[in-house]
Amino acid sequence: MLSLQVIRDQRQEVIDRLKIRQVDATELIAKIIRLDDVRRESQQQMDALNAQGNALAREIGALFQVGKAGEAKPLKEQTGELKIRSKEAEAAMEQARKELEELMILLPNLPHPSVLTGTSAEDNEIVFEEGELPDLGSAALAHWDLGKQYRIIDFALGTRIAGAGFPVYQGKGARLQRALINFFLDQALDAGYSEIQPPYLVNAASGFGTGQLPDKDGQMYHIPEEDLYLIPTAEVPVTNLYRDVILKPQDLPIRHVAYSACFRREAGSYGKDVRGLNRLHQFDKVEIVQITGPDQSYAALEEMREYVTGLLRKLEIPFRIVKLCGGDISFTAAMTYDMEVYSAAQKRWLEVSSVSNFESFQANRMKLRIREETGRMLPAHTLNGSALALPRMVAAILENNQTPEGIRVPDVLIPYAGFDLIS
RNA sequence: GGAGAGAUGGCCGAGUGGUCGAAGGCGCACGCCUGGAAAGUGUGUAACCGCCAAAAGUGGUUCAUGGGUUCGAAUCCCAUUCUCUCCGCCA
Repeated sequence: MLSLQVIRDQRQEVIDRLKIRQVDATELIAKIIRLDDVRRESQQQMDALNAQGNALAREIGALFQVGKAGEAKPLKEQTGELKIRSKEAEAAMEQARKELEELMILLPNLPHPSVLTGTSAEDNEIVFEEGELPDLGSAALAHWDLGKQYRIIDFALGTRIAGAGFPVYQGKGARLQRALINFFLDQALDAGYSEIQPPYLVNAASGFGTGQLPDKDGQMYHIPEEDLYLIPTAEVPVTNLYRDVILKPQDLPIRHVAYSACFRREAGSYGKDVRGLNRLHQFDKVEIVQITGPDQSYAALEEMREYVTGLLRKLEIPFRIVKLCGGDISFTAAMTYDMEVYSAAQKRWLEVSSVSNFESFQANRMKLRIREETGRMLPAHTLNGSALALPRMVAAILENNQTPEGIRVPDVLIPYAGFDLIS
């Protein structure tokens, strides 16, 4: 969430920046400031009453010490009244604080000034494109057909065991998955990321910290008995490693990589978007996460974008980079690049990575801060990106690399897979 | 799952009703000492929310969390969460 201080001090700037998202927050912000005023007023009342009460308690204590308990009686009577009024002020303060909190979490992150105003994916900006789009001719099979033909992905079997959206990878399909995971992890290690194996279930506080809760409540699987959520991405547990943490400048930047399975309910998805591997309830992903100081986060974002670009090049799949417009950027992000690969049989671009800078939006929710040498507290900035999500990458590899002899494994994966052809 | 013990500052640990945001130690910061370092030594060292233009200062809150008793709670009572030990079960 945004900090109250920023909202108060740079009110017009905040309103203007939210217009990039086509959000008019004028009224909401006015309400927020009004509630904050109420909260402060109530607190001042409560503080003054408590101060009086504390002073009286000290006097009474002093009287008891010198054995003049009798003289304490009239003082005691005064404290009752103070206590009641203090409770009232506290209740008013809590009420205002609660309402304030409810409004604060309605405000999305401020888009970076360079983000284009827009309403939907139509307005996104293609900032980079590389690779020849293969023309496979009409005989080309989509990955779901290839998966069946070579017996490497069985969707029907997954449906029987769990349901739609839970494919079973078999034989070389399973080994290709493992090869990709290990390749991605090794690449990240080489680039200076340290590896984390996170829990796959998280509590509500973690879900709130990274912004999945309460806004995207319905997108996560929830286990009511324990009140835990299955992670939709390793971003959630890995970023929350630093919830309620105060970092020192020398700790920065923090760079982590984590493989995890990811679980998403994907309620409301349908049609060609969910065909085959395009959208699943469970999938594998390697995620990179960075925590930086406020002045370094955009340099880190570009570095992460470059890093993911390098992965796509090594896998030899045509790709493009899309900078999301204000209308398409997520609630929590200030700037996002989507990385899309071209899946030649489906003839469509598939998003395999989303690299975002959240600035201090998540950090404010998580109470993640940096204490400078001078003692001053700064908000930390958090970033993350897929590096990469497997299923659509697998779809593109299968489709683009199909030959009459079989599916050619990209060179960089051969040492990991242990074979060079799926036939 | 059953029985018991516990939760205090960055860490260890004292504290069973007032003068306690909290002894002592470690760590850390700055100084002294030193040719330099170690040792020694001195001082300082929580967060959050207010007031103040800001600094200084100052009010309030916080000893797992939430409630209660009391003029006054780290300390007493209740609930919850978590940790540890033993037993059971188990990859």
